[in-house]
Amino acid sequence: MIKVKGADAGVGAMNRRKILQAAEKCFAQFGLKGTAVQLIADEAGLPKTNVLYYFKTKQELYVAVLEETLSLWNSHFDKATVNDDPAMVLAAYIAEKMEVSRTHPLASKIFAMEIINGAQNLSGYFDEEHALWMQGRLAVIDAWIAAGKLPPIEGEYLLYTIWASTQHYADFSAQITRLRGKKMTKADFENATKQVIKLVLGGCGLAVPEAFKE
Amino acid sequence: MIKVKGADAGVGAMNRRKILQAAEKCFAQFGLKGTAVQLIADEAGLPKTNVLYYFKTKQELYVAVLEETLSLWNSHFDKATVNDDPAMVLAAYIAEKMEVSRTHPLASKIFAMEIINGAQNLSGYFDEEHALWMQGRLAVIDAWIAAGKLPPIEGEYLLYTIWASTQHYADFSAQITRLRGKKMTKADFENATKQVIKLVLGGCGLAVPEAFKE
DNA sequence: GCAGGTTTTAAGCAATTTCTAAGAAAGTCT
DNA sequence: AGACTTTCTTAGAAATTGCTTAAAACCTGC
Repeated sequence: MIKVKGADAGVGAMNRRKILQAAEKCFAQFGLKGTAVQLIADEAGLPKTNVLYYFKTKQELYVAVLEETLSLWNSHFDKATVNDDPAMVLAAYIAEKMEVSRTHPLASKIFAMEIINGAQNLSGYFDEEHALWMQGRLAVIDAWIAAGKLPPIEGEYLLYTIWASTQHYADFSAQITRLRGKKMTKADFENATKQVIKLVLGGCGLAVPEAFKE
Repeated sequence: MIKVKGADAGVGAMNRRKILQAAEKCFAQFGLKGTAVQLIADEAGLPKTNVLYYFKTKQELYVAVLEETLSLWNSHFDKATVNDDPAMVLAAYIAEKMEVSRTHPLASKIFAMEIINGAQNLSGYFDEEHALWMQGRLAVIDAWIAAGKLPPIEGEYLLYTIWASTQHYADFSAQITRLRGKKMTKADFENATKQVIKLVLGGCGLAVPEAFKE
């Protein structure tokens, strides 16, 4: 049997995953420059040189982590069309993004830091993939408005608001936890999700679908 | 005449300010660990040892920068009471925060990174000052609701949404700029402010005051 | 069991970086 | 002018860190 590089079984693949997971944790807490390869190695329970065997440079490992996070952002919203109901689509999109914040807070933090620091490692993503996605989604929103399914609104700022208010629960969890005195539970997240949906849909002049009501 | 330390005139004070400004820029882009003192010195146009003369350690300089940013977050909302009009107060609060995002994006970024990284240097701030502030503001919101001036809503999540959607324009400016293809102008910010106000107040079931309408 | 590779490890180089030591220069007050 | 403080500079110690080298250990198919 021929050994396939990058397969998800075998020693190599398992170590790769262990390293990526450890790196995610470290990068989220200390940033790219602030994270020593040794730290990632300790976190992964491997010698430093072994980490560098799988990822030649720290930068390469960082980009690998970053790319993994980008894949998290696929959503049902990607495929929505004029024929869909904006209230349902937007509510579901918000719920999806809240769920990512709850289940993958580290990935969200790394992405946030990368952007705050100027997004040098995401130029390709922004200029191609993401910009096109945005164009398509804005077109759908405008089509909804033209069809009278959605009161007039600027889609651009609507999307920014959705991103901001959902990612906030991952990125700023330290602040939220400190203010509440305790971590947000899954139930808290469900409640927060309903509140965000209510705020955003209400702001758009849309009624909240039954499935997302409190 | 006795020389007063920390006065805002004289060589020392001027250099302190130059250093703080340079440090703000560097920390926002590279983070605490990612910023070398030498870099700050270059940015400030001073020798490295001179920077360390004014701030004994990099950490001390970082905390000084951080504390400066905290002072930016005073707001008229701090003093609002039940007797005020929630729509006016909240709209003004959003507008204020948007203005901070426009005029002090670097400070916002540093604060954001600090929280993403676990807010180790803000424990005092959160546990005392900020938690009390939050308690007071939530009480006002609840009082508005009790007085029938504001439809029932969870103040906590409302505040999170306001923070998130306003700070987003500072913290994620790199993403926004890339998606738009150009930087947001002052006029763009005014427009964005109106949109955020419309979304949030609409979500609360409040009418947008004339002064903040588009 | 051995020849091919893959994976693991120890040792360490070269560059960077924080911070100190110590004194020179400049300014300030009496 | 002379004493004193503040500011600036030079030189370098001590620690950290990314990455390399090179060899050992481990597979795996035959």
